[in-house]
Amino acid sequence: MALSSVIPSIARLSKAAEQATEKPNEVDTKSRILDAAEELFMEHGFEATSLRLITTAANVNLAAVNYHFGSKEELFQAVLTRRLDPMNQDRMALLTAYETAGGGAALTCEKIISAMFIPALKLARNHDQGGKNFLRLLGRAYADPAPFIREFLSNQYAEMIARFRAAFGRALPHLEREEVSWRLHFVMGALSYTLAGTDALKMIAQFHPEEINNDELLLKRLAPFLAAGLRAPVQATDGHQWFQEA
Amino acid sequence: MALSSVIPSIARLSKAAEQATEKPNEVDTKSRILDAAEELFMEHGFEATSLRLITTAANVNLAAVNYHFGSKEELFQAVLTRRLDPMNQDRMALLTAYETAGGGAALTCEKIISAMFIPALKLARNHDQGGKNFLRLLGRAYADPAPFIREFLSNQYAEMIARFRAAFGRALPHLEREEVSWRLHFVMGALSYTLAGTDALKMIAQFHPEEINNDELLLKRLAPFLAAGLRAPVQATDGHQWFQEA
DNA sequence: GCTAGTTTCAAACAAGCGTTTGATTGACTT
DNA sequence: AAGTCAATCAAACGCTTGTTTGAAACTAGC
Repeated sequence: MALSSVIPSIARLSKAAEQATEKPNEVDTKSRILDAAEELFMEHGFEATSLRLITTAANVNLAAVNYHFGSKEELFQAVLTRRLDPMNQDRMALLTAYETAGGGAALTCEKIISAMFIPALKLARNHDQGGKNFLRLLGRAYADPAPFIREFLSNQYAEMIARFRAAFGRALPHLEREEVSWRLHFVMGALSYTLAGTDALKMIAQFHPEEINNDELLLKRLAPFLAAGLRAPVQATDGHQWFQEA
Repeated sequence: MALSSVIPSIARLSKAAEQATEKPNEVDTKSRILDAAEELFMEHGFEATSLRLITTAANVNLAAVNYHFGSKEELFQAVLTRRLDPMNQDRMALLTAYETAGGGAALTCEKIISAMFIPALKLARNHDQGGKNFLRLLGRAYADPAPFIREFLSNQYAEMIARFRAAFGRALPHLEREEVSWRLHFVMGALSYTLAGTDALKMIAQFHPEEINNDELLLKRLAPFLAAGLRAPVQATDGHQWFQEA
């Protein structure tokens, strides 16, 4: 399956030029596949979602996936790229905007966190139906050890992570670089777990069944928690201070 | 597949009595299956791991899984239960020990966190080879939306979560119950993401390639972060204070 | 209105899946 | 020594998987 993906059909190559003339009035096959795949991948995961399930839901022929995307793996990457790429672009643009607005002064942790999360929220809200589904799909992909997924995400995130690590480093000058990396890692963990898990949605439904626009509510809980964690005093390097007695 | 699982073979039922007379000198078929399944489920996930792969790695017959466990799903649950049940038991016992040692006084957040994490670390260290693999498997299971996994984990964790939520509530009396639930949720998120992801291992290898016993290092980074987050001041309920401008 | 090229389609492909079967083994009881 | 029963085994079951094929349908350009 991996071999065929690097040898796309001749039709696919010559079709690329034609692709520029889109027809926005009617949703084309490629988009219908992406929409259906996004929802089903989110619901069942990559392995458990069959192409027959996707193509049936999208009302397209089974062969359309391999024709338009080359393989199931490439379809999965296309599903992620479609929304992930603009989101990370937004994140970096927002961070830059904050930095220039501040006139060179170091940003607060809350400000940096908001630059990470606001584009994610915008994504979750704007798109008619795929939004929050996509974030859950993304959270799942984080935890997936499949090599092609990890490599893809690593490439997709590298630039953004580097930018935000530098920003956090400037906001927390008393922390060494390694500590900053760790705390950024924990931030990403709490975020992806919260966005991916079904538990967060259940909790919202439990406490605020009337809330529709619950993403802000979620962020309002999460941001102070993370900002306080980022500003925590560092632990001494050598002593087993508080978890020694088991 | 789900039907056959509730109708185990007659052999399996009558075998239960015989099971008491174990043979610890040689690893039996059931344990070999569990060990191989744990490692392969961790590496490829539930769906992508075939029974043929497991039974080949365990050097047992293909039919042995269905004979001893009933189905692939029941095998997965058995893999989780084998280590998860004792770990959660340990967590609650440790929390009780801390509480009685403190003589009724409210515990600190660090103390409660340590009661959650020390059993996890013990699990990662003690078992010869399966330890850290299992924690990664567990982290994956957290993010899996498969109903049988979510239901299983929910039941497995319900008692422990309730105990720790109560403990955190006592440690943070100024927080309302809902806020405590959220922050416990974030704590679990950062933990499971850190334990499950390959990134944490990569970071340890990058900064401390000589470290073998790297679990303490990880906890020493994570615990101050989480404790500070738990103690963070609450956000005002109504105002969009810091993330309004996008 | 024919032709060239893109897209769709039904059908089939080989391979792998979880599970079941029925025979065989081997250790124990009576 | 015969009988019992848990355990193992090779083989097959029916089914689904991702992918490929070649013809049909469609959409332009000349």
